[in-house]
Amino acid sequence: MQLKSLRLFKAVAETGSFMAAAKQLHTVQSNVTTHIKKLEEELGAQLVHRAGGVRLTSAGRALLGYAERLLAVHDEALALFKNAENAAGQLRLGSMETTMALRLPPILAAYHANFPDVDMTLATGPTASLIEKLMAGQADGVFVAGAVDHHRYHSLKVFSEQLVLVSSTPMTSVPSAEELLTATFLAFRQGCSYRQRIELLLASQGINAVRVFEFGTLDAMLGCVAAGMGYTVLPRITIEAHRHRFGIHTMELPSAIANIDTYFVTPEPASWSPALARFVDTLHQEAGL
Amino acid sequence: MQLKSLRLFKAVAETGSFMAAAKQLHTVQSNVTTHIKKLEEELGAQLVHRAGGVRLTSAGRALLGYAERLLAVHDEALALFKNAENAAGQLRLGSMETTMALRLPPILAAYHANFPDVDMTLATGPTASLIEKLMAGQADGVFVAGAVDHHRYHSLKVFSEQLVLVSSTPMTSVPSAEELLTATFLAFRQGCSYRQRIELLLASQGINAVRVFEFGTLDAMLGCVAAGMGYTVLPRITIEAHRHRFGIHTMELPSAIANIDTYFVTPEPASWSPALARFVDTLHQEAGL
DNA sequence: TTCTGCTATCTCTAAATAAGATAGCTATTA
DNA sequence: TAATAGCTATCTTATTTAGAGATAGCAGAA
Repeated sequence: MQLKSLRLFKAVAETGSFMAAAKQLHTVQSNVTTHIKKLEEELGAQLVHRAGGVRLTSAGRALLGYAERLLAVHDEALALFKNAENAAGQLRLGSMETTMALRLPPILAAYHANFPDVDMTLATGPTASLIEKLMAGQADGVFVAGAVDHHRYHSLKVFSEQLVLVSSTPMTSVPSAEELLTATFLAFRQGCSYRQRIELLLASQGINAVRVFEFGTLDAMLGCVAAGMGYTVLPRITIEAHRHRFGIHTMELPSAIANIDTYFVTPEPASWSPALARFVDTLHQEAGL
Repeated sequence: MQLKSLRLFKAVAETGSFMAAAKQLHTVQSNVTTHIKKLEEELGAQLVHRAGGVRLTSAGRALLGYAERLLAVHDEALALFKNAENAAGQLRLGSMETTMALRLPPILAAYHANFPDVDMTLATGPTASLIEKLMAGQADGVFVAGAVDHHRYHSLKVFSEQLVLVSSTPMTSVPSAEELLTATFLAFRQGCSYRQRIELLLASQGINAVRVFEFGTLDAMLGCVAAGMGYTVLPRITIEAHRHRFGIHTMELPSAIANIDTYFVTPEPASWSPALARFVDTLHQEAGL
């Protein structure tokens, strides 16, 4: 059974004529006859009475319902892929905690407002595990620190963060090696790229081992920093947003260590679902790319 | 877009391999490649990642939902026509009042019990208007008096009725012409074949004009006969069923006038919907044909 | 690197499809 | 009853498409 045949059949049912159906679908009458005949053979039942204007038989009326359902679903699927304003289905995103907290809310809100038919899920985690998720096909796109250099993946730079050193007391310069050696550092759990920058900062001072406390959430971490538990390293914009809630102070870091870019990484654009393609559109608009 | 392609695509999604999908659907791998490729071209998106075992892209996952819906509806339609135990959809019947009252209830009940997915509608009316309904395509099958002799219609003899003369007083023979001439006859509205038999009876006695009251329902008519309003002519079995409720008496009529057959008339069997075909099956069983 | 298992591509053959021409059927009208 | 107008069925031909096999190419594993 072919969708083409069902389309012709529906046209016959609606117009009551093989010729009109042929005209409507830009073909010739003999083809309509052939398609209908084939359907009839396949189903083992006569679908139309051919006397004095075509009328559906009871078998034809039984088929018509199914034909209409099939064609409606078919058209819906085509429209989804063809119309650049459509999006539906599922969209599974992943993001670093900090990006999620600070950058994504307006973007997700705008996307949801435009495409309410998309079921979105968002997982947060460190860069390494997000990339893993992406490669395992468990996420459609992830916000991570740094690009993925692989010809099957596509990295779009979306945000540039400047990392700063955060402490509970004011600083006039980056603390000395002696100071850092005895200090405690607070960081996200293993795999977070910001944590790697902490280690880079310490290495630049000749320090290889240091006490690091791991946290799962931004609030917990900042709260502990404010309480004087130790230092941390976070994007300036994140700190600006939370400074009023915590008694914390910042110090700029050398740009080699401070500058870190957030990328939206996906498989090749050719494989994007309409929902994902529209999300990238939204990213361009909302992030001003 | 072809259903065949979607079926292959679904198999690819499930097996994770073009070769396995080909085997599952009894074809060769190169055909799978071709079909998937065609789908991808048609939708303008890559549907599967081809590296290290096939995995769906986000576009592929978006399509899969539609593919499954389409194939499910398709299979449902095929099953309806192929499995002789299935029936669904609509069934529009027509019947004479007397047949409906007396013969159909057990048949309709049995049919509904076996095929609850069929939406049945039953219109009652005189033979002539039922035949009209059937020919206009407004009914799928009708119970009428007498066969329809037309090569596009199919008449199945289902019941044989013996008509009797009904009166409020006992009779020892068919009333004389003088008696009938002054009598009133009660009959269904114009077009009912039983009424034609009344006229035939009177004509056999040389009477051409007679007073006839028209009724729409059996109960009203029998009630009036019992009240001594006049005569009527009805199937013996109908009378037997109602005799206990009314004070009425019957007299046999000459067989040329008395015997009348009820037929189930439909379009050609080849055009029967599954619902109609199953109804005819039920008729055979329940009416003991 | 080499091997293994899979997919893409190419080619040939068979089958299906589209379109046109024509015959045949149905209901209408004179 | 016969002629007519408007359809649909059938037949034919050219073109397209699908199926199957052989082979090349690619990616991941050892």
